[in-house]
Amino acid sequence: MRPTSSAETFPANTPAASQVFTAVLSHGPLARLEVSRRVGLSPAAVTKAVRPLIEAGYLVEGADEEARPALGRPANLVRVDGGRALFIGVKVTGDEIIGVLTDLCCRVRVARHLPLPDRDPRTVLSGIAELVEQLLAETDGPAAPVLGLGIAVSGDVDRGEGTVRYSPFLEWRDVPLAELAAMTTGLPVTVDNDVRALTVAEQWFGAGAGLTDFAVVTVGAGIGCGLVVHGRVVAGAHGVAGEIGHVTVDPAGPLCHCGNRGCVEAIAGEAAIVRQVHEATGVRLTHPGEALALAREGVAGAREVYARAGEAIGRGIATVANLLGPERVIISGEGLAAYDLFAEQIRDAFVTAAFGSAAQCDVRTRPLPFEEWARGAAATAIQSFITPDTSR
Amino acid sequence: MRPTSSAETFPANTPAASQVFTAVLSHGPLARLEVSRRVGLSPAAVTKAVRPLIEAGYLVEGADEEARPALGRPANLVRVDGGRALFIGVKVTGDEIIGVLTDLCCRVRVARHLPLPDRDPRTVLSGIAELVEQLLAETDGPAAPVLGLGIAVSGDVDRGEGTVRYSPFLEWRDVPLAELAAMTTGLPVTVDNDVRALTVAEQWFGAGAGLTDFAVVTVGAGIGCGLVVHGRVVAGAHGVAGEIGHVTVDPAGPLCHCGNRGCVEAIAGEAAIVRQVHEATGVRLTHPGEALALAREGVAGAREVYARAGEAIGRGIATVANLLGPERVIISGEGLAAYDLFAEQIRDAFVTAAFGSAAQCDVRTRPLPFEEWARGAAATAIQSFITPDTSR
DNA sequence: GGGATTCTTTTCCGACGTCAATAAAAGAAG
DNA sequence: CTTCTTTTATTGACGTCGGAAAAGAATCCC
Repeated sequence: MRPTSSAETFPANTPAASQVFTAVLSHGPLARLEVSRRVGLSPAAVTKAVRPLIEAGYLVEGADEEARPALGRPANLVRVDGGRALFIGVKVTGDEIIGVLTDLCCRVRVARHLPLPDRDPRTVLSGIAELVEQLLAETDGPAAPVLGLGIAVSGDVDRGEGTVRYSPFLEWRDVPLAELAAMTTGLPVTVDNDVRALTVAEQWFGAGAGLTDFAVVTVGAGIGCGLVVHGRVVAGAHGVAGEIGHVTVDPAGPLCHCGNRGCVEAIAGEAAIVRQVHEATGVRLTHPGEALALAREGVAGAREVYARAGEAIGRGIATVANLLGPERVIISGEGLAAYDLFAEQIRDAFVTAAFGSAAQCDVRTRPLPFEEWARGAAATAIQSFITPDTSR
Repeated sequence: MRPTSSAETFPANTPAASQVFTAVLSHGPLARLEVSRRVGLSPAAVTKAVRPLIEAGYLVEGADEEARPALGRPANLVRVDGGRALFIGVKVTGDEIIGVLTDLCCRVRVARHLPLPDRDPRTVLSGIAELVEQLLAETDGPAAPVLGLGIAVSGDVDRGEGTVRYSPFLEWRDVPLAELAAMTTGLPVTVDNDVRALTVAEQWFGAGAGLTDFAVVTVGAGIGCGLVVHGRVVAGAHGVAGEIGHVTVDPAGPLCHCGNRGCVEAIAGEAAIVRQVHEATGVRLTHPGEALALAREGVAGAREVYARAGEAIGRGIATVANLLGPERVIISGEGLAAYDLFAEQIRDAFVTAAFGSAAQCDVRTRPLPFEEWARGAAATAIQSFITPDTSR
């Protein structure tokens, strides 16, 4: 399967180079002096760090439009040449694999689906290989090589080892996915938890850029949460972290599949909403979209279900804010399709349950295209390429 | 007030020196090679970092008892000379100031109380000055100078600035406490939130030594929580963090002073327990200890109050574990006096509400002598002395 | 064409940490 | 008793990285 030869690596593996590059990556075209201010290096150090990056083609000088300052020598802006390198991100779900081809700036170029007949690791692996093959065919040529493959899987994933320790959804245990995928594709592979991958994408390329403490809350089939504290994504000592979906918001609430009562997910998860709408309206629902349709039509029982879901999510976010005091919480996920139905309740519940100035936390939403999860996987690959270690 | 002259500083302000010293401080006598393994430096670097520290007297060679390995050259253990320097820690509560004199290893030598007639910053400041004066009098002489003063205050404290931004308990706003105390005492002053200070003490000298991710939960008048993530104490973007006391565990629960319902603190805080025991038994209680006494006597209503309190605390801890996945949770605080009355409930509620392997988190208790809060303050002073910046 | 101002680069230098070699301190083996 | 093995500690050469200061560059304003 395609020799893929070289294994091109990032020049200058010094922390300073990574910092400088990351700053330029996250904050668009920047003057060297501005970079120096941001990362706390001397201007001279920035000049020296930038040079090899320009020589290698990762950075280029000159921006499209330079907003001239009134005084002094105009800045010589530096930006990342997105087209210099490509990455592939893959998200494995229960019934399909989604893959994207992105550039170095994590902009999606091509997105592809592949249905998944079963969840056997071999099946998934060959599916990934096929998807990667398809995406590689979309490449421009050797000028923009594909430098990494990121794979996002739900569950307990050890990114350092590149193994899936336990994924209830896929029914996997201790699958050395990175190693296997590297063998079949010949690419450097990064494997991470799906929510953390999405969080990395937000941290580097999204609404978390420049923040050291924020949270990403995903609303969909499950309710997940990625946390960035002290500038680093929280992984958890035992493979569990960010389980906002299983924060209890009502000990008398509905039973959750985790065995507990009144988890956020048992109230606001997709399955829970469908079940509750059915109970409230008596309508038989065969598809999640139908619950949403009922609420949109104004059926009171359905609307109330969404309202309660919003309240649960708002409380969950308040819990995160009370414990960690993030600067921002970014709500995302497929569930945002129903955002208008519970936006108010999320906000109200958050403000009520947030303690003191935790309520100042900036809670915002971010629409999530279907390929966003795969893009998160690509972001982890880009991160691995630039900074070999997991740390900042 | 006592010139205090010199302002002795830590030699070698390089990160490596701090890391080496901290490792020796937290993990008793260590061989240089062992230090090198722990902090990831080369043996040569450790040798070079240790030398100036020995010359300055902070480290000494040779331990009391060296467990000889069977083979090879025996290690030349290095440990901190606790007596080389002293620190003062002060905790300001509503009605008194507690001060301790500790050595460099944060071992308490002397502890003193001082009643506080009112909460005016001037009164508190002169109280601190008096307490510091008393503790300075216990000093051995110039061989063991007092090198720092740590002050712990509840509320929103900016450690970097050394200001109390807002303390509801003291009714303070924007008091530049570090600056003021430095002027009156002539010592380098560190000001921090009380729970965070306690957490620093655990991180460096207690059950959190060597861990990068853990939590300290304090049970007492309030329910607080200090979090260490990625090896650093979480401060929160808006001055709020670790507010486990205001995590909602029962939306139908009793009203909390924060305006919300069913907070952990509204169920398990001291005032809440007293109120609930009164409601359950009808006995008029004039002192918190009486509630405990009733429960100890086996009065069913009182016991149930404690049981519910334990359940609330256990749920709160589970929430922390679900979100952050700490390696360990350390329960401490005056409320532990009643630990036998709710230990089981804490454990049960934790195990039930913890999601998946989050239940593997090591939850343990740690008795907390009354001067422990002040010791935490001293720990922050020691930390500031060794590492000028707040980071690791 | 001078300042004035701001951004960038150059040059020098010191600090720090690794590498590789060496020394040191034991017990084990013969 | 000598030599080998094993482990720990130290030394000094070397390279790298980042900072300080000064010079250079590019623009606007006067």
